[in-house]
Amino acid sequence: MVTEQNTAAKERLPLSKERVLGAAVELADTSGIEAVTMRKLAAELDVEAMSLYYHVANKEQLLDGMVDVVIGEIEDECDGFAVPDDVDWMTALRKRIMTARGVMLRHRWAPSVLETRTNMSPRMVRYFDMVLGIMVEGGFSYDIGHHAMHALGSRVLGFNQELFVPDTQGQEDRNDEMLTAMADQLPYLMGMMQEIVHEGPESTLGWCDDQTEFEFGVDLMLDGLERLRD
Amino acid sequence: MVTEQNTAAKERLPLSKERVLGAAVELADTSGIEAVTMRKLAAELDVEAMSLYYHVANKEQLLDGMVDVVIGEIEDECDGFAVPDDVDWMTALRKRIMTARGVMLRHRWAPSVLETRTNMSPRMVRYFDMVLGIMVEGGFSYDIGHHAMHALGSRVLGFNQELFVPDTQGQEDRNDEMLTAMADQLPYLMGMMQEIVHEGPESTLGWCDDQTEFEFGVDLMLDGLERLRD
DNA sequence: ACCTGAACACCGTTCAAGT
DNA sequence: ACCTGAACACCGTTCAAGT
Repeated sequence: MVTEQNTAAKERLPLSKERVLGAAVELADTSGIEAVTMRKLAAELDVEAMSLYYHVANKEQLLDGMVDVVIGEIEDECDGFAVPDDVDWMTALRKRIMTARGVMLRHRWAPSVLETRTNMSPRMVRYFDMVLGIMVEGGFSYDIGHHAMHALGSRVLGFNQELFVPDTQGQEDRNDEMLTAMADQLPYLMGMMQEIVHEGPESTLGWCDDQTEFEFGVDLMLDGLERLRD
Repeated sequence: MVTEQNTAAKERLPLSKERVLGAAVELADTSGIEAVTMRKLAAELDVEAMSLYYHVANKEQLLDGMVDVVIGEIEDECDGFAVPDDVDWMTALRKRIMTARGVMLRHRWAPSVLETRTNMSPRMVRYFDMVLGIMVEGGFSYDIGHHAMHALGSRVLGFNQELFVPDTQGQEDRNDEMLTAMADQLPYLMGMMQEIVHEGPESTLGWCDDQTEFEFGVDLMLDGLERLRD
């Protein structure tokens, strides 16, 4: 069973669209999306930047492919995009959403890239078809189902583009400084902080638990939709 | 009353942070955010690119300033960020949200830039303080008010980052092509299109009325929140 | 069929220098 | 105090050329 691939091991297995996309996803995961330039990605693959253009038309298409890889992971974890018929619509949809969220948390760059796409991949369209299917089979009219998908927005894909998530500690500190300086002009935010913060010296935004807030928003929508069913 | 400024008219009134930001907003409005480069912005102001760095530290700070200008417009149209005491919380909040939306529609680049900010301006913090204030004075606990702001997300600022808004007709056509090719794999989307589309030969995504969808989502959240009050 | 070298047009930004 | 010229490091991308 000693195959050519085994002996050749490291020796330049040829590039392919799949390898390019896989390397791009990995690079984004480990070094952030801003590290995904054609040059750096090529270097990661031990190849010249221009070689990539043989496998992807341009950078936009590279990004398209990267999000498709992510959607593929969701499909895998859902065991395909079939509409389940053994549970009520809300549990079914909630489960898909949380599965998608798990995948997005592994690829923190994906939400922002997704939002810049102008066309969806076939795989993604099938995801949306499934979501709509869950609702329609659950008793919703096409009309409400349609509104519902717009209302859920990015939440059906497991993320909620939070405004102002400070990624650096420096930013958080500067925000804290500003808040205390403006304290008298911010009566309600100050009141909220005093009432809610109690578990020690966490930073201003530290007490927002992502998962809790996400689920609160999803449930608010799902409960609201339930009341519009039939 | 013929002042020096009048006579000098066009003649190189000196740059200032305000002029730089104003020109940047105008450039983004008319030519899109991708046209806002330091070089092109400078050209618009009849100046060299490097002169801009005397008034803004770098491009990030320029973008910060641009969104602050937009928030300033919201503040103007709201007649300040005071918490009204003459109407119920829902009408008050809904009114602010729709005002913000009107401003965002004039500056279509603003949502995407807003989402990339890592720190908020004082003016923006005051906007959020007002939103929270409306809810707290309306009978919400700080805890629910806090969840509510996360749940509303970008909607409090009048926009809803729609996934996949195709901006070019070419993209829409390509999407249509793909949809018809995949028709058998998309039973629910096809069913929806047949039931909903009836007003002529509009494109696949043409029947989504932005304003209707936005209001549906806002009302779904506000109604849901009302049931959590007290 | 697959990869590359050299080059182009365009970024943001620094720094020393001009008035 | 305000503006600039020249330069640097970095992009995405084209095109003709190599194997």
